[in-house]
Amino acid sequence: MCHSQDRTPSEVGRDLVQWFLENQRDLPWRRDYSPYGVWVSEIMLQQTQVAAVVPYYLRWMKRFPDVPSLAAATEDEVLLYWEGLGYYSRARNLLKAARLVMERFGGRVPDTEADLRVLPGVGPYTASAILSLAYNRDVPVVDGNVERVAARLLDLDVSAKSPEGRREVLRAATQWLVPGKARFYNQALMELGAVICTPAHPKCLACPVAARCLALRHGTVENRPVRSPRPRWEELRVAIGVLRENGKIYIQKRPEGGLFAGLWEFPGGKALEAETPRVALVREMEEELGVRVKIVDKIGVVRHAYTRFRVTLHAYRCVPDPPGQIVRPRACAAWKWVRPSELDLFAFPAANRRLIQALRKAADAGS
DNA sequence: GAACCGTGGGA
DNA sequence: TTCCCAAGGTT
Repeated sequence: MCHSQDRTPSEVGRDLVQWFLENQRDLPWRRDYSPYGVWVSEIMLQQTQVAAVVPYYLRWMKRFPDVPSLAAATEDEVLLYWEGLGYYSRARNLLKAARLVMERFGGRVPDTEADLRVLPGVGPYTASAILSLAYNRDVPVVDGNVERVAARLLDLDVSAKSPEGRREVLRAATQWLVPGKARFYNQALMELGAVICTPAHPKCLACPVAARCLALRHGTVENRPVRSPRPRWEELRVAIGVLRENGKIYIQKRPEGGLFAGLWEFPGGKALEAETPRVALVREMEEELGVRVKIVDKIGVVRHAYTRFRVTLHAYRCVPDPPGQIVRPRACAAWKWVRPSELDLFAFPAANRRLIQALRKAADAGS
């Protein structure tokens, strides 16, 4: 049942290509399919929806229009342009890869699987996407959309992530591929998944290949692809401090590797069980900075959801007490005292950025 | 193989 | 509010 008996594979591909050419969304990276533009868009689109990417892509291409301009940039500026998109290692890897392309490939984005895979941040999907979308090579791509579309067309009764499921999806995507049209075929499969064959409430009435969809025929569309149970989130309380002295605010840079690597943040940390956020903040400032602080007032509470955590961020204004203490930060890549207006020059995690907005709003209202 | 790495939008 | 998860890669 999970092995398709469909012996008219190219018809699926041709129908998809025709549907795509008539119905595709007008997206900036579909303008000229330049290898660099395709590359940047594919990195931005990893685990990220089209609507979120478009404004970032336009701003990025204006500032870093080609490989040399990106390679010459600093990591801090690159992260600033990525701020808010998430998964920040993508930006750091893109910069490293651009420099590698300059050194090893003379500034030209590679056009072979092996060379592409040398670039940090380019895995199996992205390499195939660049080969097919930019160079129109006859290679299939398998992303979340393709997995879902294929799982439904085939009525796949095992997880698309399982070894068997992967094989079936890749086999189908390869079989349906229209030779010479990989650029449009691959995008058609993904576009269909994004617009028609959506995870919930798929629009089967508008689907160009509904007639060949085994899941639709069997009434199993809502159960395809088969999902594996997802792990639970962890609830976290975090205290965060905007430490101010002589009109400047203390910020620190996150170390290489791990969460928010290379981004700047306000100091603070997790509140222990049965510890109030205020007590936690005073403790963390002592531990992290070696500074005794006095809390002036509470700025507010920010709720934020990460993939594995739900965080309630308690933010406080505070000052060194007594004044004039020497700051000795531990476990951060760098630190700085900056004027409030300079906060826009550094990349912060989204929750920190929201805190900065709240700070500005309060300052405007106060004066 | 499994854990880790963000965010915002929609239902 | 709460839950889902989207054009994946790295370790």
